[in-house]
Amino acid sequence: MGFMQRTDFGAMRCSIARTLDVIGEPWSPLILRDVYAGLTRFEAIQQDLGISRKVLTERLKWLVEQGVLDRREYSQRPVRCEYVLTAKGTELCDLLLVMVRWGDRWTAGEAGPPVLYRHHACGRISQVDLRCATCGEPMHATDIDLLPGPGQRQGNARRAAQ
Amino acid sequence: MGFMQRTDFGAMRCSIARTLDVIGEPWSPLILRDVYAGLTRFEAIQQDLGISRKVLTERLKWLVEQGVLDRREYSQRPVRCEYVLTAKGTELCDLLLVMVRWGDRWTAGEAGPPVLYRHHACGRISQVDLRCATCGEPMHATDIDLLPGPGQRQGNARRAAQ
DNA sequence: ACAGTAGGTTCCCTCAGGGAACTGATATGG
DNA sequence: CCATATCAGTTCCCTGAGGGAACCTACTGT
Repeated sequence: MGFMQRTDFGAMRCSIARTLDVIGEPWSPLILRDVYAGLTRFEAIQQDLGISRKVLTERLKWLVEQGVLDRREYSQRPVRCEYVLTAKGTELCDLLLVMVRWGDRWTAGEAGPPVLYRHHACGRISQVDLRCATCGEPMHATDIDLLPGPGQRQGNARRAAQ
Repeated sequence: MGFMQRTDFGAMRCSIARTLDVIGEPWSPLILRDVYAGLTRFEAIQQDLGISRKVLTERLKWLVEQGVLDRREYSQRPVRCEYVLTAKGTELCDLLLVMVRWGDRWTAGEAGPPVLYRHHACGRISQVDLRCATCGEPMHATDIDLLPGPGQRQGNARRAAQ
């Protein structure tokens, strides 16, 4: 890939676009969720999501290529494999936690959140909160200024493939 | 929509899937980024992203329907409008910050991050950090247990449309 | 020998994205 | 007064990605 619906997000000079290039295609975040939740085998994921087998094959291959998942044979004779998170993939799960936070807040409605998260450190049901890695105070989109960084040349948001 | 490539993520009993239903389609996060960064008009976004005008029209309509963006006429005669973030949309930008964090770390390479973020509270260049909303300690995918919540019936990950 | 399971692959069909041209309302310049 | 420019879309055709079902290849268990 490196494509995602024809336009190559991976080539853009933007960390959001490049993250989307890895995980932004349809189904990919849900596959990551499943693997994180312990559904590590092809059949298990396919049945859980109801995803087309063809698309699941493509997504798994791409995620492995990108170093997000690791494909491990847990049995030769017969050959059987499972997919596990790499460090890169585990860190990507932070994204899922933030999606959960927003989804719980804005889309769960009356019924409440479908899944609860218990934090090991304190043992309480909780959610993630975004804080500044430097000062520890809350850090949201409205609390920051954007400045050009080193990995930037000509213009900002721009710069697609070729 | 409520569709995203045929399968209806919005109907799933999962906050990740429901968040994806709102913002998961190709281009949507980049449109959100542009609006957040101050590119609020159709022409500006279209030229910045190089997105098809047809698709941009569809995405903007959907994001407005979902209450993420607000469409405002900043001029009658001639009719001209701009798109601004609602509270719901502003909170979605948290997701972008986490994408930036991951993208900077894993995809920026030698060149370094294309954009830097200065936190108002401390004035330093920084990034977001995920912490437990209850105890304040770091909270990542490996630091939590998943439990069934109230908005859950029969099975977990499962439950697509119909 | 037969059924079952895991992990795919192949096929066809439909529908979404890309790209370019076109529209309609207004403003601006000569 | 006419030509050109701007903004915000809309319409068109073409390609290619997703859905769904059937098929395939190893093996295992009975």
